[in-house]
Amino acid sequence: MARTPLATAATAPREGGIDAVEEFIRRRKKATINDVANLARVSKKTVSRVINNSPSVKPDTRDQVNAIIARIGFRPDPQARGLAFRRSFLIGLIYDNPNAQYIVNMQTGALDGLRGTGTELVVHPCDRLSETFVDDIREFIEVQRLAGVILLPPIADDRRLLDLMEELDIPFIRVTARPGDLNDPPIRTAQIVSRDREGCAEAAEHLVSLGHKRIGFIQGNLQYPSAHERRAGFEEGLARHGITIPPELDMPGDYSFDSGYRAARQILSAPRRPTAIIASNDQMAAGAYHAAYEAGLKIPADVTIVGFDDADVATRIYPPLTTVRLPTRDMARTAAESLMNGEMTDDTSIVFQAKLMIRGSSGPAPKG
Amino acid sequence: MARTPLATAATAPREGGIDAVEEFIRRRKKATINDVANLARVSKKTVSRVINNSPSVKPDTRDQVNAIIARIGFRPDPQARGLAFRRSFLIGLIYDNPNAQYIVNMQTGALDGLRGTGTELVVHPCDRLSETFVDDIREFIEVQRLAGVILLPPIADDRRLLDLMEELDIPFIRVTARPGDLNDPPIRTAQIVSRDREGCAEAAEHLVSLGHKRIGFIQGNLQYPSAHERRAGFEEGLARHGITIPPELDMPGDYSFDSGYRAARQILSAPRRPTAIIASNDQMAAGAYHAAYEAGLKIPADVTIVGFDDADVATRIYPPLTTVRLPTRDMARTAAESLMNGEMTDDTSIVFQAKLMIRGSSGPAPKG
DNA sequence: TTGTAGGCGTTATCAG
DNA sequence: CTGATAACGCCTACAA
Repeated sequence: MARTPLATAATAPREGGIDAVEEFIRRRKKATINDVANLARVSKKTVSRVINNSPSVKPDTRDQVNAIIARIGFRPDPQARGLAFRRSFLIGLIYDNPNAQYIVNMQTGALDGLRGTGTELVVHPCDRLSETFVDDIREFIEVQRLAGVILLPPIADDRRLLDLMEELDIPFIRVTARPGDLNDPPIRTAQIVSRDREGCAEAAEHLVSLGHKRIGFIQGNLQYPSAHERRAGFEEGLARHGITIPPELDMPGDYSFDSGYRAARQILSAPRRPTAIIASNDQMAAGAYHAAYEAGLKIPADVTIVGFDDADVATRIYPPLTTVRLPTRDMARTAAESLMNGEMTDDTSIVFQAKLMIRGSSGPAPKG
Repeated sequence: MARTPLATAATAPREGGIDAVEEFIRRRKKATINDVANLARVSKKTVSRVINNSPSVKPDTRDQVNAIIARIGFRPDPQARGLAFRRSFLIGLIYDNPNAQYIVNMQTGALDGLRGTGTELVVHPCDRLSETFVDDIREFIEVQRLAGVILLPPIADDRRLLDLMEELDIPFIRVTARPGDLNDPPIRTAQIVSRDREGCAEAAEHLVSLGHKRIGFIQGNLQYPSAHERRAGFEEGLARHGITIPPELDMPGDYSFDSGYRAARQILSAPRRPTAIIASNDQMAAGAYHAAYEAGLKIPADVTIVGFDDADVATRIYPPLTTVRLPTRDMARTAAESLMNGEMTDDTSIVFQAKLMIRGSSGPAPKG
């Protein structure tokens, strides 16, 4: 069965050879696997094997097929492949998060990780308070036959979704601030974990090192695991130096600008005003700025403010905000990559460090 | 051929009837068009007709088929449909825009417009300066066989892309600040147009009404059509009252925070300081805030600042920024809807008004 | 108005 | 290592 594959003159109904290839290119039609097979004088199954990197293809054959593929610019149709594979080449990015900057970073990172894989990213915002929350997502995943899913906080910690993923038996990865082993019952899934807690502890120690002793605190939305982690981190950092947050300076918040503004107003009107305020995210820190300015206070001369996220606003407000940065884009890229590699198991847990960004909003505690 | 479709006992190889339906549901298998056909005792073609709203189906038949579809929860597979239709059920959102808030708004709006259509949104950021810019997008569209494309500014005005769309003969819609009829040569495509110009004129008149006569200007990135539109608008508004921008207060910028900061520093250190600064977007306005604060100036007591976009930062910086709002989300929703309706032609041009948001950063011009 | 045969572009099965 | 044949789930063309 020796053949001279790129020679002319085909006896079989198949065409092939250089002439045929050139002729095909001239036609400028979208190539299919059949075209490749005919031109390379092999069966479509062999071409398929080459596409899918099947080991059982003779190197020679593989090279010849690849040559034709490159020459005529063949790209397999994801829809047809998907139909045969019973799954699409789409990854779903599912989130219920109002932070635009965060979402775009995550998207960009995920796309970084998907580049070159032939898999596309489908965005899917949702509403965890909706009655149809779980059903909507189920339909999305089932109908689209997603290849995988990335779950962002806070819904990445939603039991209902985790159960759904299990039921649907779909590859997925969670992005969360809560280490799985702290859960009750423990959640065991592939996850991208950020060390919010350690970052916050560092920020707290930064304040202490500046001489702050009386510190106000604005809590995040307690429905987000991150809010608990961050609080724990701040408290740990302070506790190392024997400092605790006075109850009258400990305010609830929900991660929104407004809640930060209201909380800071309260804090700043306390009988003994603190020299610093910790906000559990940058939005609330921005709200605290407004409250401070309205009260005629200077930042950081009169009051130091720190936030968390290193969101866009952190460097837009004046003075630039001291905050804690999470490598969101890297986290998302890693999430997408591990999803693609299929190298994640139930206890794959990749951890990312947070980083303290010291800027103009934090200064020495005023005397007195 | 009269049948009692929901009765028991099928003579043909086909099964059907209530029992069969219940039996099927019990199996909890993903339904296909074949299942529906068997259960409804019609051919798959008839089911297909029902799915695609073909008029040539007897109402009775349609109802019966729909009943089965609802009962067993059949949802057609987009991949199979796509393969047969030779196009996917995906819309591409293509952009090269660093403004996270803007992108998320557009996405959300587009998804609003896509809801219920069975079409998903695939995000596709790109780099218009890359060598492979056009080819990348071509491949994206061709390989995915997109059902349509939404082009955001500034690439919505890129000739190369418009030519590509024409070549690929794909439904698309542009979002732009530049009315098509102002182009040279005129671009004739379906488009969503925002009236940046009128909004800016209104903002300019607002400044004049506050008594400002000496006004600094920070220009946007001239590669964006919007930068030209906005400048023209501001100038028009001022010109109506005989005011022009002094050349020494007319600064270049590129829509970035830093460029706004630099420009404002220059403007504020001019021999005769202006009483107001117009920035072509909010990012640059935020930069101007920093410059003003560093110079020890108060906003708006010493200097009034206005921006454009009503971005997130506008209400985060202190004091809240007077700016011009574009209904981005609505624009995107409309874009997606018209793409779906197929009701857009080369001269469909839907126009959205901008709206002046007066906030704390603009006040009366100081005396003297 | 409805059904039959065949195809969309790819992979699975199983034989060689 | 390779190939013929039959899926995958839906739609088009044509026929009835």
